[in-house]
Amino acid sequence: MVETSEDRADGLFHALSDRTRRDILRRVLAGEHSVSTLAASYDMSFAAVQKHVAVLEKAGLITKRRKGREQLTSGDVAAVRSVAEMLDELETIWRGRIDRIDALLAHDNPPPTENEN
Amino acid sequence: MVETSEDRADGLFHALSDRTRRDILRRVLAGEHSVSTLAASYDMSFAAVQKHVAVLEKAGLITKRRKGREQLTSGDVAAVRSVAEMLDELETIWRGRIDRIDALLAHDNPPPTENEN
DNA sequence: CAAACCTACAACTAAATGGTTGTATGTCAA
DNA sequence: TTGACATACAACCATTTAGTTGTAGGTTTG
Repeated sequence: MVETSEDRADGLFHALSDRTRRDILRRVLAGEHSVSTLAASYDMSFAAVQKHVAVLEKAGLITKRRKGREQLTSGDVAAVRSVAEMLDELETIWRGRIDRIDALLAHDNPPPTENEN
Repeated sequence: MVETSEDRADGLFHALSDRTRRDILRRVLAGEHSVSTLAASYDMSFAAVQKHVAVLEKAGLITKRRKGREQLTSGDVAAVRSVAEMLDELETIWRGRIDRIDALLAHDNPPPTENEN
């Protein structure tokens, strides 16, 4: 099972698409928290929070380390940055389009519509 | 129905969590495309692609303008940037944590573990 | 006008998601 | 050692999602 970059992107964006998970991520980026501590903050069962933590971990957005009976979770800022890079790529694509439009406008002859083939 | 900023984030990240939608977004950031043109690129029904376009539009990542019988779709880079800003916020939270740790390390007395209350 | 084309949307299905409760296992503390 | 705590996971349920086919309306073109 090779995990492609698209697979990784699926997991990352999906993990971020739930507000509870985004909130958990904020907390564990600010500092380590046990799963219980996190669970206490939300109006849902411990198991539900634990599943959210698992989704974040599988996506690579958080890591866990054992400390006695607790599992301390910590946000991984590198993963957050990798998502930001994907968005940068999108912006780069867009900039290419603008450059192409500018090039056309700079020219003398009547600019064709950008989609003509 | 007030749409909160969390609602918006849900929609944005969810829209980005599907690889077909990310691919559509790349294309329409590079230039306008009709829904049909887009649909021709994927191995799924027109209706499926049309639904993906609808999800992207609802999230605010793309806009449509009518041109005759076609609906030309275009990527909205501002929405992409707004997602990047959310990630920046996360990184800012993380940086605060690092600063706090540094402050502790700079001090003389034995630094307590960061989670002690 | 008629036929072809582009889009939208309804209705349906299978699979994934987000929640629940219950159970099992490991660790700490009295 | 016993009991309480922390975690993991299975089984289940309701809802959402991503796909399908089919239908219908607006636009262009012959």
